[in-house]
Amino acid sequence: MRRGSRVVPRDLSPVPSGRDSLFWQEDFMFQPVSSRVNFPELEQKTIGFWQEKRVFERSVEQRLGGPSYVLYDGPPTANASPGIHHVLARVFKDVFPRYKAMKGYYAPRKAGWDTHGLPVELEVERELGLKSKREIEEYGIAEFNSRCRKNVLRYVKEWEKLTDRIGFWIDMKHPYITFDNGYIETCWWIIKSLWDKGLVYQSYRVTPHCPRCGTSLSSHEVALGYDEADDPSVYIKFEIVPGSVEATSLKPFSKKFLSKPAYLLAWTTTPWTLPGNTALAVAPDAEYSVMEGPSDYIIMASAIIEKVGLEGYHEVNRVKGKTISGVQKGLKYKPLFNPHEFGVERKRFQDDSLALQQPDNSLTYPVICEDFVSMEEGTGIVHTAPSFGEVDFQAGHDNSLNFVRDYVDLQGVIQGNYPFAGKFVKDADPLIIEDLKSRGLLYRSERIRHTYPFCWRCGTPLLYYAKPSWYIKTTAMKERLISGNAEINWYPEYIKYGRFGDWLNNNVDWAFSRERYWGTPLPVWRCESCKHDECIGSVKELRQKKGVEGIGKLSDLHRPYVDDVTYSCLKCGGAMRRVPEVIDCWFDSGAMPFAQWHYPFENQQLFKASFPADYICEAVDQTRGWFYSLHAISILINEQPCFKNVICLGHILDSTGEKMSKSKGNVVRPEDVLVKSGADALRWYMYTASPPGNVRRFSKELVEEVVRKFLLTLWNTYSFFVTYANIDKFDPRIAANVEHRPELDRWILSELNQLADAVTRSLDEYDVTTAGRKIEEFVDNLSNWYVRRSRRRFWKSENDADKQSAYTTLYQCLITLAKLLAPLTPFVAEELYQNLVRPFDKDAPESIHLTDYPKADLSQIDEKLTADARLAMMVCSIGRAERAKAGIKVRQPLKDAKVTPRTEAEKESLERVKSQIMEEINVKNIIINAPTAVVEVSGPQVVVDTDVSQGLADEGLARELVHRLQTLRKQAGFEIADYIETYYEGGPSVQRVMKEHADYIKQETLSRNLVAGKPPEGAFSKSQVIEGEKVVLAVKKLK
RNA sequence: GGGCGGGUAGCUCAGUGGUUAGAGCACUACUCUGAUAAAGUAGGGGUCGAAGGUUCAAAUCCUUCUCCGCCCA
Repeated sequence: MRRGSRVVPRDLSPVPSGRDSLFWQEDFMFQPVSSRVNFPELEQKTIGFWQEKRVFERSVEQRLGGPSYVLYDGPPTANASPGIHHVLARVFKDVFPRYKAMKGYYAPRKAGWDTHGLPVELEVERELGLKSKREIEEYGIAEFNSRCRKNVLRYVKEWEKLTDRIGFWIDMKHPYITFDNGYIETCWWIIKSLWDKGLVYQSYRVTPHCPRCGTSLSSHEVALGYDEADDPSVYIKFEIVPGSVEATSLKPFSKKFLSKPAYLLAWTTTPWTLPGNTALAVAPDAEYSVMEGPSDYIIMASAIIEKVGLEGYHEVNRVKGKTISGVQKGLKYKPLFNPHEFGVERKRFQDDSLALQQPDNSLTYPVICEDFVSMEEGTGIVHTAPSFGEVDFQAGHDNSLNFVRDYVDLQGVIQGNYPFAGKFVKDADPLIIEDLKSRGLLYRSERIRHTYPFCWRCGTPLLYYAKPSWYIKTTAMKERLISGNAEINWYPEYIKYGRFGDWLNNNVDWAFSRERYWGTPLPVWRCESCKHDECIGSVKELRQKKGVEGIGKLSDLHRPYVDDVTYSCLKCGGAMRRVPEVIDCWFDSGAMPFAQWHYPFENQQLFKASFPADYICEAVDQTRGWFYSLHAISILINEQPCFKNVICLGHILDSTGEKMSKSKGNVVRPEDVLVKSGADALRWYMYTASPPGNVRRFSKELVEEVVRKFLLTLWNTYSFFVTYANIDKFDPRIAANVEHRPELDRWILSELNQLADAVTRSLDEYDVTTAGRKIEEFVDNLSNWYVRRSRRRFWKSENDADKQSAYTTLYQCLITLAKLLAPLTPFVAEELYQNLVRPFDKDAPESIHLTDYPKADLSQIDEKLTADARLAMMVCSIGRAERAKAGIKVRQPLKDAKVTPRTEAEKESLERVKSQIMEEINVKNIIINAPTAVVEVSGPQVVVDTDVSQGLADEGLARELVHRLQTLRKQAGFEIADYIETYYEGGPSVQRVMKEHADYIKQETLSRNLVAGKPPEGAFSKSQVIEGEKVVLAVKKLK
């Protein structure tokens, strides 16, 4: 041994009584721990333990009375197996409540299921082979919905299994389910509350509509059907009413426009929408040119005149868009088709509805100013038809425009008495172009190839079409929506004023009705005679209505049963019948803070105690989904945000950066990862691989790396500790005094407390990635410096204070580490705790998850120790490199190394860590030179004495022989503490060293004797070559 | 088409104006090791997505473009 102290042979026979009072003397052991471990198997056992002992429930219950910590579970839909992205969300939902629970918070977590909505209906349609709403109604809504109900929970068992398997603790036994009557009733209550505040109204909404299937499509369905289309591309002239220029910057032209007509030039690819045109939009800050031609003036955006051509025209003026626009003071133009001439109704936006207008033969339409006007294509003047475009509709709403829709019916056929009436819209296009041409209003007509949405079911081009829809007037609370957002912590932060903030700033009223079947029925009843509307806020209210019928047997609030409930109109006595719509399923999930408790009908206290949530977490695509619906409903009902902190997760891609999809076959099944690597590894990967908001590439190999790099390193440190603690009968109840511990121990304890501090801070800031990475670093230091440097302290035979200190220190590190890890890797943390803590302390909580989270002891943190250790590692690293350069292996002891520190502080530091360096780089002495300021930047200069004397060479050989013998012992399968007899045959140097260094070799290899000559029968023997010399070594176990 | 995010070694990621751009994995060679499936040393591997600009100095700040993802159209 090279530390000066000679070690007496270990005596590992039964512990003599009174041997050392510091060590446990009763018949006690830790459960032996193999360095080989099967994490998945271990985890399965732990799950059983938690269930049997109700650990989750107790971890919640035991904190009753503490400050509360609330998670809202964004409900998944259980109509398919959970994927790896669900695991991501679920482990992030898990980690912070676990942490807070250990910090003393009362943190009940209620799971939820999202059950309504179009995807569920589509799945059932597919199964039944139904192709349209008409076919669903023929099939029967009752049966259809009953299938939806069954379908949507088909995979619940699988979800529950996975949830247990990954250690996601949430109450799945009492989940909220959005199709429950109670849940629906709360939705009704919310809608009624909004109704009473005047925040619910019926208007129109532009939706993609399939004229063949006769149904609206969701954005998801629309996305399925984009394709190349060949369409008209026409430039149309709209004639300016000369009198309207007076109030604009074109006033100087008022006379000229009388002599020669002036036109606004606009562009469209859907000529059939032109009869629905009621405005032209310009960009406020763009410049528009007045171009004079031989027989007329044309106005369009200056920037794109060249693109359009306009041969024969020259510019006579240039004005800003905002100086010619505005409903009151802007330019006006004549309609291409005055609806009254063609027997079509004209309506107009008034407040939030559309009011029928009287015929007007001198109708004019305005030029308006809109931000959406692009200079990329067209003319910079945008044809606006509020009935056939979403932004057009919004513009119509904002500017109180006219609304002309009914010349196209839901089958896409032109009505009225237009020359092109009776045609399907797409077939009408050429006729409309011809008509305009004949009237001199067509500037140019071309064709264009572009992407256009088609029905994914039947391939028919979709029409954007304004249909009646119910709205929630979120814009009435827009300011509070925005200010409420300011109170929320977003992770990552950029979502707050980016995607989410922008969405709120551009808030439009929420069109929340759907003309579908499987959803929460809109609780509005309308009088068949006088059209009086009423909103119903509870089942009881409905029951108490005068003349109510059809409610007696109402055990299901869904369609079609609820549609049968009628009552008498308060106003006229007519029949009140429910309107046909159901509501957007985003409303359902957004209502969960209230509806999960059937508030306000029940659980008023529970609701109050759990509002608002401290934390929610979903993927980034929920920004305009659940995050918004939660926020909107909460602000509208309670005027305050319902979540304080939110993590927005990035999406998971496959290992090549492709989106995972079933059709590509690149989906990684969670089960496969869990079986191979286990839940802790998967969780660890999710937490530490990249920040949660990032897109991440995923492969099971990356999780396997986690096992190797992190979990096994941790496990082996644990296994090392248990192995030697058992040999020494270490009793953790006797704590060593920290101040008197060696520098190395104080160093790792300093690191440990720094770690506890850093981890706590990070988790408080919802940064589990940094927390995990810090733990990883610590485990690396613990294993590859602390334990490596302390091995001999555990191995030596005397049970002195130094050994005691080493055990106590490592023990302390392990149990603190386990607790720090508990919220992240709950399984392995539990395993460490059960073996290291429970057997010694009958009063210790039954599970690590019932303990308190470690608090850092800042007094144990000493930056100087950190610096010392860093320096020691650096010097060793340089020293090893120097040895390698000289071609002398580390096993060969050398006389000394000369180290030149860079500063006085480094010199002092070196004095303290000298012995560690000597051992590590195997030199007999460290000579510390005076500090030299310059030298290398990478570290102190280290020069090793490469002169190997005969004595040193012999020592090196002795060490080589020990190494070979140890390897033999291991290969022979002996226990660490087994005593052996050693046999050897070899040349003169081996003979000499075996004699001269006999004591050392015997101690290290637990050999009773070193015997020259042939090994006896039964000895484990191997022939070796050492430094070119043939040597036979053999070991034999002694009884 | 618009908004947001990302693009750094073969892979996964650090690095927000300052030495020669890093770590881990993977690869090659050597070494250490009776806790380790580990560890160490050395090596190969980078036009930091591209171009332009600001600056004494740019992966980092600005502009434009490009590719990927998400949301919206």
